[in-house]
Amino acid sequence: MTPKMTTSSYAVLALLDLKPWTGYELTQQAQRSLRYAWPKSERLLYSEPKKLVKLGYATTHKEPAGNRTRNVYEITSEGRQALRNWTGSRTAAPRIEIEALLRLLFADHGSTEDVRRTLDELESDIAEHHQAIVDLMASYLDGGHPFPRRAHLSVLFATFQIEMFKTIEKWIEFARHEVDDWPDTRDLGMTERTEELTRLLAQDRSLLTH
Amino acid sequence: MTPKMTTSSYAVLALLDLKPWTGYELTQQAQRSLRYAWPKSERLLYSEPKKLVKLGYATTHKEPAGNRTRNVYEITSEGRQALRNWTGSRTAAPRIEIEALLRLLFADHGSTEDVRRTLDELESDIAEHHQAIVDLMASYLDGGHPFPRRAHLSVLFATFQIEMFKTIEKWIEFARHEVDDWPDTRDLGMTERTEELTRLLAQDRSLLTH
DNA sequence: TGGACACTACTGCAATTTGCAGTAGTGTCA
DNA sequence: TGACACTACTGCAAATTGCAGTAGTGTCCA
Repeated sequence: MTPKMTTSSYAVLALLDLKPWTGYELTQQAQRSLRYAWPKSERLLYSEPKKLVKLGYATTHKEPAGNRTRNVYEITSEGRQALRNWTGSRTAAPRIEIEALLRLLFADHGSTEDVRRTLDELESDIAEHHQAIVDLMASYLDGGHPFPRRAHLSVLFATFQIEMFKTIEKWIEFARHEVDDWPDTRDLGMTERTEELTRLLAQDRSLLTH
Repeated sequence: MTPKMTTSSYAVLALLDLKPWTGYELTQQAQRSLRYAWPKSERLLYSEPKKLVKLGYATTHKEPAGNRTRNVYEITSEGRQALRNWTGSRTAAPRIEIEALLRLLFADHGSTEDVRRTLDELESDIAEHHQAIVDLMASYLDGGHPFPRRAHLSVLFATFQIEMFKTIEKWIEFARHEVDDWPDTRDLGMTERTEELTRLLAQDRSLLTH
């Protein structure tokens, strides 16, 4: 049985198209650069290139590195062909997992203090990612883009992340102000304020613009 | 071995705290209301309540429905206690999977036409979700909120979704305009435009505001 | 100079989660 | 009355994660 190409397989294959990498480099690079679009575990990222070799889309050889060896992977022309055919399939819908939102939705089992803590945790997770992307862009200006021919793609990609993070940060501020007006997390019900917000949302109006 | 409570288990338990549901209702409800914060497969959502029963957090009984039976689940007081203790653990970082972005990042294997198609697909996925949330808010105004005591939480949650979708839609427009200026997907390199955008991003400036 | 500790460079295995097929009853429209 | 969508699940294989384990390397500090 030949293995099946998943989206993750194509992600790794696309990285291999840039240059040959060792398994370790591949996991590091994939986690750094793809984390916000296609987050995958280190374990999987180690397995994918092996699958590519089985499919004939990559070759592998051991390279000495001191007293041990590293696996180096390189794309084949069949691999490049497979990449070109990737566009054939329909793009999967976005999938967004935010535990903080889930906790917020069921915040009536805890205190307003719990809600504020959840918002703080979300904020610090987002801040970390946000800063990482801004720093990355800054490093491109100083040190140059690692693959300058692909700079136009990286920039479009980074724009998405930055705008996303800014929106989430603005929402966190908004949520904090709302929670400040709650006497408790429970049984607040359909207050005038809630009804007003519902009305605005039903009209598809933005609530974050001041 | 007692099973382990995952975030998904708490999500289902929180739903059970609202009212008793059948397994089928639970999967439908969870997929409808939690899809954008905690998307889980129907299969898993059928398994979770069984786990809750094993843990003593829910009870189950079969209810006749014509010529077949349905499993009805109900939360126990131990279940309610477990929910209150949920806040003890750290909230996991957001995890955002957008295949369209991955394809965009490696768009140099295809044509600008492929990029535009990917953007169209993303746009239609987002539009569908966006519309669903706006409609839901509108239905709350007409038909009333199914759990009015929790309306303040739903509204905060919905605000997040709407702002997120609006941001993505704006970015799609932005990306389309950028792609219009590309002669090809490949080897565009560090043009003046790309450098300008990189500079703005490194300063953490928004590129979507006109 | 040697011990702690972080980083490189992976593999194995159990547990979680998904996807998909299959089974079977129900409601509705033509 | 047959097709087809919806209700209401279960079983199983495959994808993915998490974690522990193994082992060499580099660096800092005492």
